[in-house]
Amino acid sequence: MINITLPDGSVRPYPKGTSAMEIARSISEGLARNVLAAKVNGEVRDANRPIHSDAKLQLLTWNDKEGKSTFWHSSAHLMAEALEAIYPGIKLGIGPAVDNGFYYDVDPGGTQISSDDFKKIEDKMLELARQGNAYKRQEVSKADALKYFQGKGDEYKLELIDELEDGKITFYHQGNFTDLCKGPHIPDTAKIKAAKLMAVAGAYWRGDEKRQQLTRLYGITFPKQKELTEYLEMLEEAKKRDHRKLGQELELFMFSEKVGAGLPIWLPKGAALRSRLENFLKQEQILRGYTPVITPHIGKKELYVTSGHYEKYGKDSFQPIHTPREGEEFLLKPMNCPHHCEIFGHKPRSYKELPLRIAEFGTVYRYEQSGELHGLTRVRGFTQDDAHLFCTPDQVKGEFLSVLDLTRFVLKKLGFDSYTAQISLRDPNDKSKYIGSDENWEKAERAIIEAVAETGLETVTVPGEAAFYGPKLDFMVKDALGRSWQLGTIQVDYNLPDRFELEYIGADNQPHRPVMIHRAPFGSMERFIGVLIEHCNGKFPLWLAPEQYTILPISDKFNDYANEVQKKLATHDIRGIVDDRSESIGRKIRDAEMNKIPYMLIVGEKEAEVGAVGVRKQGEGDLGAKTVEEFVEWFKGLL
RNA sequence: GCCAAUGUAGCUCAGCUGGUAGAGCAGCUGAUUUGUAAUCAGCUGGUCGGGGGUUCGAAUCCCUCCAUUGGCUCCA
Repeated sequence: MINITLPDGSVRPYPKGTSAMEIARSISEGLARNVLAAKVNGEVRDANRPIHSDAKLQLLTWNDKEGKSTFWHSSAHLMAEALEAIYPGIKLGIGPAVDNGFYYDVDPGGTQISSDDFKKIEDKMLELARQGNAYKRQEVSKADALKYFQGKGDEYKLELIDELEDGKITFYHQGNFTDLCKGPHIPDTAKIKAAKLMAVAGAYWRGDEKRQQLTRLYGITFPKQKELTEYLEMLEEAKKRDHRKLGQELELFMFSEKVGAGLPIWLPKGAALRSRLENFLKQEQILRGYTPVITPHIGKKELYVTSGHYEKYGKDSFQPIHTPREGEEFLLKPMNCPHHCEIFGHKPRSYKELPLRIAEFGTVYRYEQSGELHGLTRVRGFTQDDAHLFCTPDQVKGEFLSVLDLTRFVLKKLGFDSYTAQISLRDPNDKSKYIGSDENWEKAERAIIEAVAETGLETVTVPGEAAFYGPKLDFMVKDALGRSWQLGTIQVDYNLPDRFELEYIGADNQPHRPVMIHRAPFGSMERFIGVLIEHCNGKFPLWLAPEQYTILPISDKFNDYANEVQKKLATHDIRGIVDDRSESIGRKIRDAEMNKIPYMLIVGEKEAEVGAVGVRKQGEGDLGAKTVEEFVEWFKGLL
């Protein structure tokens, strides 16, 4: 007998070799029906695999993250089976579960798969699912595995098997389908009741753009049709929050083919929003000891040769600007740091000046690949809320911590409470992508890791995500559709000070090299606002809203009174306009609601007589009348 | 940059297998003067993304460029 410990702590004896599914059945038939996989001593496995020794067991269902991912991984196999049925000879790459469903990378040979084909693939999947075929695990030798896929002529699988260790290779079968797979899988295909292909895309084999491009098919499945319907509805809702759509509807920003792709143009309301955000941070930075500076949008090519940007990005950037003077070349600045290094170096510096914190909302230009452009979140011209802190080595930790505090303060103020803090380190396998000595890198990485550890901030560490001159702490936030974007960033840099030969005179009267911290709490105004729009669904915090209210006169007769009220509010720094169109009040309300104006102030005979406004809150409705004075008082309390 | 798709009036979209464009909203004009999510009527508005080609004839078919969308790769 073996002892099985369940999540509630209870221990039950079972015969040796009992499967998780059998255990589930012994608890309840209903539970067994819902079991998708099992976590045995922390390892996710097929529910029907026998358990041979004492174990901690957790039965996984649709409600568990691992249950879902097992379900989707099995669905990827089901899709592959359907694809083999429809496209004989199709070759298969890999087919994992992802956050929202699964994909399979396939090579359909000469034929093309487009979204027009989705329906028939979905139908085939459901047809196969209804057969209720069991997912069967089989251990195979490397030789047999190779033989099987040689017979199929699938070079992708052969490459994968080639890298596997003999004795640790498993196949999974369901119906007529066999795949190289370490599993685990759900018990059988009948659990898959709803299937939808979401997208088709090109994807490089093994993520390498120099290799074959496969066709990636994204899909999602559910144990109930209703859940698929709900999921699709949720996606529709999310699309309504898309900042590109809201930006157009609310007239925040635009793009113009004539101006150029990826070059956002801020319309009056967007500009108002943005400058309010900028002022908020500028003010905060003054309190925290930053000094504003201003630098030009271009700089001589030599500046970027010195910084290393030219070598790293020169050929993929906007190309140099030439002048009437032979050989003279300027670059649009891709970063502000080289200019700021020049500011540090323009006069002898004393240790007494450090830390020197210079800040600039600096607009930079990067020639992003055309396929990368995306609304405001990936653009070719954008403004960083940039600052560079030059400090002594023993000030690094303190400065880093204060920047971290500022960044978290900013995110909190804007209502971002779910973000991922990512420590982005150098790729240990390819140091050629980076400048500077190992020693400098180690110091910089250690500084970040230690400082972060001190704050207890929860982080994930990702090697290979560092900037070419230094490691970073990045703040990642998701957009409405779940895509992750880097907003704020803090970077510790021992390398640029070297390249610019920056020095300060220490207390010992000797020259020393400063350490530089690059930081941008918003990241870029464009991306931050893009994500902010989605985050608040266009309903900005009152202090940021381009228009905080609109006054809606019941009829033209009350326009004069409305204008009076507007003037009074303006003297209290409460901003808004009068909707003096000859429209019905219903119409004016509707338009203001659609424009997501936080407050509608309705004025008619009743209000004009007593100096009041009827207050209506966007999305909520009538709040009743207040005198203008009462409204001002009340409104200020909301800020 | 790569794969796939899309591009028709300011916006959202219709226009079947080729026979030289249509709706709603917006805009303009007029009427209406409205009490909490669209008042009514009339009118204007498009070299069908740009260029090239096939054809008697192209929004529709082909090529190419541009832009956009979803991924991949990239992201200082």
